[in-house]
Amino acid sequence: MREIEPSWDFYRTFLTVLQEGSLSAAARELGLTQPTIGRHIDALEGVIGFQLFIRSPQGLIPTEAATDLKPHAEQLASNAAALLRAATGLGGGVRGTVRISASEVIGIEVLPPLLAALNDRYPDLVIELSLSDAVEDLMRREADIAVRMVAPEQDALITRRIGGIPLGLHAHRRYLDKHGFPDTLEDLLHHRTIGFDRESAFVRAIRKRVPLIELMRPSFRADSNLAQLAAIRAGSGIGVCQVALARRDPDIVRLFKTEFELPLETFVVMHENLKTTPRCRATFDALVEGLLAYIGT
Amino acid sequence: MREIEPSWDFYRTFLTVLQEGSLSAAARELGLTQPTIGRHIDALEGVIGFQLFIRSPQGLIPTEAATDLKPHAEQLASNAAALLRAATGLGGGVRGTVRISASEVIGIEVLPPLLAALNDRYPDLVIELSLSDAVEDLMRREADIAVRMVAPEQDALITRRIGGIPLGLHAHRRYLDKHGFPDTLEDLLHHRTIGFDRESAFVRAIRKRVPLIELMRPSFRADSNLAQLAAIRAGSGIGVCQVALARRDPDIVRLFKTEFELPLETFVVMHENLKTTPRCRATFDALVEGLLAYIGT
DNA sequence: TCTCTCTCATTCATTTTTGTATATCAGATA
DNA sequence: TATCTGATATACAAAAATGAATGAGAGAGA
Repeated sequence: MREIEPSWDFYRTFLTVLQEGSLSAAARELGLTQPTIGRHIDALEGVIGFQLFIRSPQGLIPTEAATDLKPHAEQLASNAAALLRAATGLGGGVRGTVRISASEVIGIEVLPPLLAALNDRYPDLVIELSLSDAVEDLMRREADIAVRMVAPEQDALITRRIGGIPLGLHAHRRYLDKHGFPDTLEDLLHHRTIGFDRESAFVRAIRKRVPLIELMRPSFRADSNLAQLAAIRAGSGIGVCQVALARRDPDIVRLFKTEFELPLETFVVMHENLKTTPRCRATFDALVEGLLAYIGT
Repeated sequence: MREIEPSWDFYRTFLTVLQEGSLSAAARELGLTQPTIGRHIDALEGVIGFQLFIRSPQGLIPTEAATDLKPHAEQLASNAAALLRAATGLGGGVRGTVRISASEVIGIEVLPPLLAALNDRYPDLVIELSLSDAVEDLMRREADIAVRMVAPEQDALITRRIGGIPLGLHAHRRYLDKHGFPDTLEDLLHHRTIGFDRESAFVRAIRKRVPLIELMRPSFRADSNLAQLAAIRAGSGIGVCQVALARRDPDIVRLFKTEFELPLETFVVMHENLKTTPRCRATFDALVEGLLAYIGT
């Protein structure tokens, strides 16, 4: 007895409906029509024997079954996208699409010039940049190359250690003019500081290094390092950011240069299977080279 | 501009052709016909702009492009299978299919009674057992649950340490009657021994523990632990196997009980997403319980 | 050499899938 | 209340994919 396997296209339709919330919206997204999408869902429900959505005049409400299957469908979509990227880059030469995952700060402040230079050099190279502080999983093919702040553990990944990007305490001159210069680290307790919203591995690392941080009550909180950087630039208070970025603005002052410096270990990581792919290889090398130069400054 | 994405079914067809080696064979496998399969491949080649196969009267010979894309397609198939497994097990209760990955020895000698009992208890549970000494990747959804001899490193996996399965040196009485009893470990150098064909992490671990092994020239080599066990049972010589398995046969004698004992660390591992799925939960618990009992004997 | 069997390619009828048009329902807004 | 906009469901026609049949080439074996 052979089970009849549903068309893989049904999975794509299913995921799109889940993402868009209605048959009509999914139809627009996929370039199909609403009746077709409806039939796909009907067929899929028929095969798996469960209702996936509750139809309503407002759209389709996913059942528990649908939410259970969602992560699988998402991974399927990631893989399909990765396959297509691999396909477009076939045939020698640096061409096709490469998808890079990086943190927001790195992606916004550091990578753009590097990637622009890369694009100048290889006009047929298309770069997708996925910014998130959540660690995107290279194993799941959500990206081809990642810039990471933690050493990856999987063996199937090839990793190049860049080194520590130095972080320092900074404030805008405008803030310091108004609130004074902290003379000692303890003075920070009476200053406006910029901190994290939630606990994270990165925050714990800072805490461990500088226990004083524990006592500080930040007057501005944001999980986004980018928002923190913006807050420093706007003169909201004293915060932690990359030394090299702060130096770009002559009005930003580094505080406690000797007492506080935290190196942020950085790695460029790529899936092993991609190392022979010209576009990935070129991008990987450019990122390594560019980030090394950035650290050197 | 929106790229036209090929049907995901084309990927399935592509992979099947790659696996089967011909359009006709793939058609039989998929329950379609040869012209259909041919059209799928034509369409896929059209979209990606590369020839995937060289047609010949003997079948289709994959081009480099095709072999480059193969791992992606395989992963896609794994994911689709995982989604389908998840779908069949929906709706509460222990039902549906669960896929277990284990080493050959564990899968053949240890798990069957456990799984039989599990199946007795849950008649609607279907178990797939994938035996390989290569570590199947749970992240790639090639299996739902794995019995492993190395601690996994990914955070997304939930792991239960079972403990060390004791390994010992054994020989069949028939062999010992013929070749005599080794009095010291050094005597092993003059005995027929059973060893590994290739180097592996496991072999290196043994070497480190018992450097003498280094000097031994096995007269029977096999990578398969199962084959080694069979060789011991057949009286081919002295080899390493699980103490508990050897004890089952009263004619197998354990040698150097005090001088040689190697605990084989064992873990049961499952993807975190599956922990709330009844069928996976029940299977996981049964494996943990059963293996703990096995170790206890 | 002939035949048998495997393969892929092509043609045409059939089946299936899809799209168009329309009906219906629910909510927001004038 | 009337209307407009979003949604799903359904009927029927159009388009597309599929299957059946056939042709042709390449080996294997008698």
